[in-house]
Amino acid sequence: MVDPGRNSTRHTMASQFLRHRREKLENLREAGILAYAERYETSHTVAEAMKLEDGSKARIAGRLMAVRKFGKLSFAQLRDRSGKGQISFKKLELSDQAKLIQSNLDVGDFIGVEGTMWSTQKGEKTLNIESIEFLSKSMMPLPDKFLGLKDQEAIYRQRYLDILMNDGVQERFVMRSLVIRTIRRFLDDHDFMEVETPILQAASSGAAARPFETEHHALKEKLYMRISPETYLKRLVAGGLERVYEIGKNFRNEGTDRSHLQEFTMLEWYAGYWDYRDNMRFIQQLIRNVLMEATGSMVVEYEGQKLDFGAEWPEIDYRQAVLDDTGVDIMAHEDYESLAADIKAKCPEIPVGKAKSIPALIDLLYKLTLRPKLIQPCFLVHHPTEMVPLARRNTEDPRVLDMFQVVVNTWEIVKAYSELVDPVDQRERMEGQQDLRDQGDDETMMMENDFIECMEYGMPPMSGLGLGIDRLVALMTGVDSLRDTVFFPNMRGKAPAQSNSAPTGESASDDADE
RNA sequence: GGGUCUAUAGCUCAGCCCGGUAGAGCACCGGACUUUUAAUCCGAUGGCCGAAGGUUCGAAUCCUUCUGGACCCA
Repeated sequence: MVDPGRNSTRHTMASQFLRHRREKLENLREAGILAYAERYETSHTVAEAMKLEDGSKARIAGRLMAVRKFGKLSFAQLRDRSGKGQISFKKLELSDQAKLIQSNLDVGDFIGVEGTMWSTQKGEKTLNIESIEFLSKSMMPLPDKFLGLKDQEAIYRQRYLDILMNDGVQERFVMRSLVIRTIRRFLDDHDFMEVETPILQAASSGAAARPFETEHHALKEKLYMRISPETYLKRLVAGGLERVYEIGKNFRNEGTDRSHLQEFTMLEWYAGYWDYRDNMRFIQQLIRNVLMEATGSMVVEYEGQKLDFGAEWPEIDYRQAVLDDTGVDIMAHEDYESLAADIKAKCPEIPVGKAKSIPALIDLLYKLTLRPKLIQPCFLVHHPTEMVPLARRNTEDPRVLDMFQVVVNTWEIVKAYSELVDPVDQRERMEGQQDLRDQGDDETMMMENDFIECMEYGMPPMSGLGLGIDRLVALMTGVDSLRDTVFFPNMRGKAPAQSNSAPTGESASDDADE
């Protein structure tokens, strides 16, 4: 849709910036200087250079973040991945070409510089420029250097500006990367093998959640984006790999709030011959290891609370804790109506009608009563059998599962259990899921005959575990929304109306993708 | 799905209650300045006030709808 009034916007500020910067580009071109260079060889990062003795030579490259001019002497700030550092231009010592480059520089441009370190009167290490190369031109002004970027929408949609301008953002994402790297190293050191399994699946299972649906055009088949890699990882254990893990995206088609992402990163592993008790010990070691490696402490401060991962993690029995908390014995009821009536009587504030099946009802009760009280790291154990169709029943009490969750700050960051490997039981439990779906529960697992067939060939006893990376990172970095732990959280609709005329001449026709 | 808040210059914000046609700081442009660091000083430029309708002589301001975003509730 072409706006006939578009031409009148030629005089907006944005185009004024563009005009000035195009002129500078032209000035550079006339002097035979490439505005977009091929490469630049550095001798140091900015941070390294700023530690050198006065008189040392250095070549550094980065983005110009601020300029302070004093006629014949100018200071500027250069930023690279290692940090920011000061450089100086002494006009009387510069070549004609260097002067020309300097006079056509804007904040936001990329340059490579070579010079000698010195210290200012205030003692700040500074690289005095002897030669300069223009590396890349910026056509739009950066956000306010002091106030940064505050607009929440811009922070998510233009994350590059957030990382560049706002304090602590780069550090937060570095922390995320470090957490993942530490996890990989820990698992690799314990003889686990990293694997990849399908994201596009014919049936959706492994968790209680609604999947995203998609379609394979050539095969004319409906496919689902995985909600969990669980059944595929178990097939690999059946194949003899015994210890496998995967770190990857899962997709769940649910509402967005501060503690849910539709697209989130999950760690899952499976270990043959382990049970859930083995996993309880192992995950505790792993999380403590990650905390020590990434933060140097086992205590995490989150919204004013100290969460102590170094202390003992108490074991909380699911049924008993809900009973103590609400007076409702979730296992004393045979049918939905009876349980619903009991909950209604004892906890009138629970919107019972929202849950359409027994497990959904139990889950709702737990989420609204017990879970908000679980702050310090703990193991929640022995969930009722109906809750997870893929978990092994407890041998002494088959009404509960050999299962645990790690709950911290009311967030379930880990879920794990001894796996069900009995194909007869597995088939019955998956059929049970179909019944729940018929009752209107849309967060159920689908029948996977391939998976049951695999189980019929035989699976060793095993235990698997899932850990929500985004939640762990949120706790460790003190952010209150999972959207702050991923670079590009899912946003609705088209890109914001930015500058009217894109400097590169790109059309608006590239907004169809997501 | 329901409620509250929000959208004004490239960025950060005022103006809105009580309608009279747009303001500041930073950035940008011109000038001065060899130790600055949110540099400073002087001067100039810059807005279809998220979109569409309505009320009015007149709308950034009041009303309706829509779109994006944030938070709370289910």
